[in-house]
Amino acid sequence: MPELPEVEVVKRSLKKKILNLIIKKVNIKDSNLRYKLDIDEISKLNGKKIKRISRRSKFLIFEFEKKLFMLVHLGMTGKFFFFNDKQKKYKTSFYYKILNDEKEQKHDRVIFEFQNRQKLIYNDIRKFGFIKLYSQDKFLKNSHLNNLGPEPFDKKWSAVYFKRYISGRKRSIKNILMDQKFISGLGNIYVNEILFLSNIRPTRKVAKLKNFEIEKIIKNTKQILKNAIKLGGSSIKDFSSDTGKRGDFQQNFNVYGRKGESCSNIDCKTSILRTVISNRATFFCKKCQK
DNA sequence: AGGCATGTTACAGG
DNA sequence: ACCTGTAACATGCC
Repeated sequence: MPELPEVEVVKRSLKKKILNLIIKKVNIKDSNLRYKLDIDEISKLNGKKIKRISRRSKFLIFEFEKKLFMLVHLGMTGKFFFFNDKQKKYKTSFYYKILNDEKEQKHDRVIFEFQNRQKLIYNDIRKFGFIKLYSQDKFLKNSHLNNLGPEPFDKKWSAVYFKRYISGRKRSIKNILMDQKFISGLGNIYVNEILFLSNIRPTRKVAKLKNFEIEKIIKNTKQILKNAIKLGGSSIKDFSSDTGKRGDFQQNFNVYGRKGESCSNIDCKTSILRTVISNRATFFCKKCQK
């Protein structure tokens, strides 16, 4: 589910709700996330205040007092629920699937209780997500963040960087845009969308890209992500108490999931094709994407 | 019943 | 050592 824009919106929501709150205790309902959670390790959070919340690529970084860091990745289905002091539940407005409360609760994995009786729950159906704790020196050396390519909004994400990186490589443009070492934060959905807007077929080899196409990809990357954050930001702003519907900022895709539907470009009625690249569903218009 | 799912990474082979 | 592609992880839905 979550690519960079969704994680950014979750980060903003979390900041509004839990910054400066102090952990009372952490209740692990299921320690078998992507990496095994250690109860002694995580109880180091007890009594500590959350000083900062930030994002790098699709990772969330919580900084606690005493230079304790918590790194969270949502995997495919990770999400947070916030409960206020009257135990009213707030959700972020995008979900993998809408479940009833009972089914949903089954996937609550970790419960962070705060001293003011508020709560934060980490819920994850497929358990591809993880929560890891680090001291400051270990955090600075951790392999998750140290091997990431530039953020899409960073100046480093430029045509010069792009051309240098692809030189001598034989991969397809879709494959390389999915590679977090090349550009961090993109996932399958947004890569499909970026290539559609750039009129480039996902199978195209990077060596065959023209300069203007490289520029177009960079520009569209920034624009699509920015727009997605804006839509997410305006539809959530906060954790919403909305119980049912999916976040609408993940609804309006041009190609993703639209196999067999007609191309959304004006005057093009061509049927969207689906294929597989790098083990991932790939959608494109064979007329508009060359 | 079998295939599919928005992510990451360990591993194999070149 | 580098480069690339594949499959596995856990769970639920269609």
